[in-house]
Amino acid sequence: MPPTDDFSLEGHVGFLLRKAHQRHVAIFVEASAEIGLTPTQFAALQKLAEVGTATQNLLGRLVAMDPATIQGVVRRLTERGLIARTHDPLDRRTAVLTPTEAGLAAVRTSVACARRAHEAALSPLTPAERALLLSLLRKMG
Amino acid sequence: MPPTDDFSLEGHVGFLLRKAHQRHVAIFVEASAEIGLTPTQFAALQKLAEVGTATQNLLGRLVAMDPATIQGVVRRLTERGLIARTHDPLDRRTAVLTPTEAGLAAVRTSVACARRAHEAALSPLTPAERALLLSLLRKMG
DNA sequence: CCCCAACCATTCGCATACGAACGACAAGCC
DNA sequence: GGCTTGTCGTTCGTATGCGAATGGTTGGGG
Repeated sequence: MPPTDDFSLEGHVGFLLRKAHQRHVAIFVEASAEIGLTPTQFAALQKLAEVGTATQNLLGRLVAMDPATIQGVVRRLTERGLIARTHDPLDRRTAVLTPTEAGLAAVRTSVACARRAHEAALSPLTPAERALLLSLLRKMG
Repeated sequence: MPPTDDFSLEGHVGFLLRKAHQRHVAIFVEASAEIGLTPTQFAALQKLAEVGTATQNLLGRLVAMDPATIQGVVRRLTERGLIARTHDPLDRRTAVLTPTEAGLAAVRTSVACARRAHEAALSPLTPAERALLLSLLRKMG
C-alpha cells in the first residue's frame, strides 16, 4: 500500500492556515482601502500607538516580525509620515520609534476597519465557533 | 473614551492566523530540510502528483495560488527537474505539467515530512481540539 | 467567416517573510 | 582598560502573494 494515496492536502493544517490567512488579508485590504494600510502595517502601527515608544527590533518582536521584515514595514510607514524616527543618545545602535499625529489618526480610523475585517473573516462561523477558533489559534502558539 | 483603548491585536483573527501560519512554515521547512521543499512547493507538487496532469493555471486553482504566484512555483520546480512541461498541440495557450520520476519520489518522501510538520504544529492541542480547529478552518473558507 | 469575450501564461511593481552576513555599538567580565 | 559576547539595524538573496497590464490563443455568437 503506497503511503501517498491517503494523503489529502485539504486536511493539512498548513494548507488551511495558508488559505485562511490569504482570505483574511484580502478582506482586510478591501475593508481598509481608504487608509491603504496592509494588515502587517496596521499591526505595527497599532502596537506602536499602544506602547507609545519602542525600538525597531522590539516593536518587531511585539508583532511577530523578523528584524529584516520590520525594517521594511517601518520604512514604508516612516515614508508615509505615520512614524517618527529618533535616536537614543544613550544607545547609538537603536532607532527609537514614535507614532506621529497622522499615525495616531490612521490607527483610530483603521481600528474600525480591522474590526469589520475581523467580523467578515469570521462570518461563516457562529459566535461560539469564533471564540473557539480564536482560543485554539492562541493555544497553538 | 477613545475607541482605540479596548483594541487588542492579540485577539484579532488576522494576527493569530499570521502567527500560526508563520509557525507552521518554520516547522515544515525544518521537517523537510533533506528535500528542501517549501510548503507551497510541496502543495503544488503533491497536487500535481495526485491529478497526474494539469494546466498551470488549473493547478494554481487547485492549490489556491494566483496565476502570477503559481508561475514562479512551477518554474522553480521545473528548474529542479521535479516537473516536466509540455504543450497541448490542440491548445497552444496552455502549459501542460506532469511530475517527473524525481518529482514523484520527492512527493513520496515529503508526505512523511508533511505529516510530521502537521503533528508538530498541532502538538499544543489535544486530539479533539485538533479536529475541531481543522473543521473550523475549513468552514471559514 | 469574423469578431469579441474569455482564458492562458508572463511580466512588472509592490509588500511580506526569513536566513545569513555585516558593521556598529553596548555591557559585563577579567 | 581591553576583550568577548550579545544586541541593533541593514543589506542581500530567495520565496510567496497579488493587482494590473500585456500578448497570444480559443471558441462562440452573429
